[in-house]
Amino acid sequence: MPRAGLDPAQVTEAAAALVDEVGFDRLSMGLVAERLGVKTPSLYKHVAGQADLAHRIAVLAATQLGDAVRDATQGRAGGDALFAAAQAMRTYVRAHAGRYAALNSARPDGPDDPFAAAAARALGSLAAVLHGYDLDPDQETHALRMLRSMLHGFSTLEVAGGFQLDTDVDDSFTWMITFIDRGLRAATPPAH
Amino acid sequence: MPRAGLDPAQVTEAAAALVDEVGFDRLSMGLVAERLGVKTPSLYKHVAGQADLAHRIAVLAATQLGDAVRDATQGRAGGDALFAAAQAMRTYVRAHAGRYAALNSARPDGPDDPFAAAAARALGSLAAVLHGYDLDPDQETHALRMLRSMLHGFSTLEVAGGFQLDTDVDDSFTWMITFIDRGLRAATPPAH
DNA sequence: ATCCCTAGCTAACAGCATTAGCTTTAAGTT
DNA sequence: AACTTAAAGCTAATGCTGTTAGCTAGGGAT
Repeated sequence: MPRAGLDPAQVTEAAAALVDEVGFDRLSMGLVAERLGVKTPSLYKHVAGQADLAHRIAVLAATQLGDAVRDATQGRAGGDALFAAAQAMRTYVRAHAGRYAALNSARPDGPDDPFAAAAARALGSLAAVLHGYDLDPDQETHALRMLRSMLHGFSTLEVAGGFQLDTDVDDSFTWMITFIDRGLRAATPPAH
Repeated sequence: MPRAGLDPAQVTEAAAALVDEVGFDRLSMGLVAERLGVKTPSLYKHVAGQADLAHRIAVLAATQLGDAVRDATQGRAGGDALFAAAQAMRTYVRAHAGRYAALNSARPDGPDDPFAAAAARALGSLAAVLHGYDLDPDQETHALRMLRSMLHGFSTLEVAGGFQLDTDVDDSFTWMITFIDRGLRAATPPAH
C-alpha cells in the first residue's frame, strides 16, 4: 500500500482545519490522524505531541493573521487603514476561530521560538495602522493596546455567540471603529 | 471515620479556586477531589460530571462579576461609574482568571438555565454605567458591545501575559478608559 | 539489484472521566 | 434507645485518549 507522505506542515494544516470546525478545545490526535488517513501514532513521526501541535497551529495563526492585516492595509492610511485592518482581523477570527483560540492559549517557549517572531510581526501589522494618526510615542503604546483589546474582545465574544441582542453586529463593529477613529484623530499632537 | 459533608456549592467553590490557581484548561476531577479530601467518584454525588462542574463555575463567575461591578458603581455616575466598573472588572478577572475563563467558554443550556440569568444580570450591571451618558437608544447597544469588548479583551490579554512592552499596563488601562469616556461624552445627543 | 532510512503500523501502557455496586454514616421515626 | 432508610463516600471496573516501544515495509540513494 502507498504511503501518506506527510510532513509537519501538513499535519499542522489538517489540525488547524479541524479546530476551526470543532473548536480548539476538541483538538485530538485521533481526529487529526483520521483526517489524514493515518493511524494516531504515526503523527508522532512529525510532531512531538499534542502540545507541540497546538503550538504549531498558533504559529500558523499568528503568521496568517499578521499577513491578512498587512495585506488589507496595503496602500491605505489613516481611518481607511484602521477600518481595513479591523475588518481583516474580524474576518480572520470568524473564519478561523479554532486557530485563533490556539494563538491565544500559546506562550512563547524560548528566546528563539518562531511563535514569538510571528506574534511580534502580527502585532507590528496592527501598530503600523496607528502611525497614520501621529500620536505621542507614549500614547502610541496605549492606543495599540486599546485597539488590540477591542478587536480581540469583539471578535472572541462574537465567535462565542456572546452578542445576543438583535441589534446588527456589523453595525456595532463599524460604530466601534468609527468611535475609535474619531477619538484618535482628536488625540493627535495639538494635545494642549 | 467522619463524613465530608459536601454539597454542590462547596464542590463548585473548590473547583473555582482550583482553576484560578492552575488554569481552567487544567480542571480535573481528581484535583478537585483531592482538594476536598475525598475520592474522585464521590464528586458525582454532587455534580453530574466535569461539564456540569464547569458550567456551575461559570454561573458562579457571572454572579460574582456582576455583583462586583454593581457594588463598585453604587452611588457613582458618568465617568466615575465607568472608571469604577472598568477597574472592578479588571480586578476580578486578574484575581479569578480561571473562573472567568469558565464563564467565557460556557453557553446557556436551556431557557431556564441559571447561567443565562446570571450573565444577563452581569451585562445589566455594565449597561447601567452607560445610562449616565444618555446616548441614543440604538447607540447604547453599540456602546455596550464596545465597552464589553474592550474590557474583556484587555483583561484576557493581560492575564495571558499578552502585553510585553515595558509601558505600564495600569497606565494603558486608565488611558483607554479615559479615551472611551471622552468619546462617549462627545457622542451624547447634541449630535446634530 | 541492494542498502538503508524512516513513515506508518500494531501492541501495550498510563492517566483521566465515568459508572456500578457496596458499605456505612447519620438523620429521622417510633 | 433501637430501628429504618436515603444518600455520602468508597472500591473496582470500563472506556477513551495521549503516548511509547518495537516491528515492517516503502522508496530513494548507491
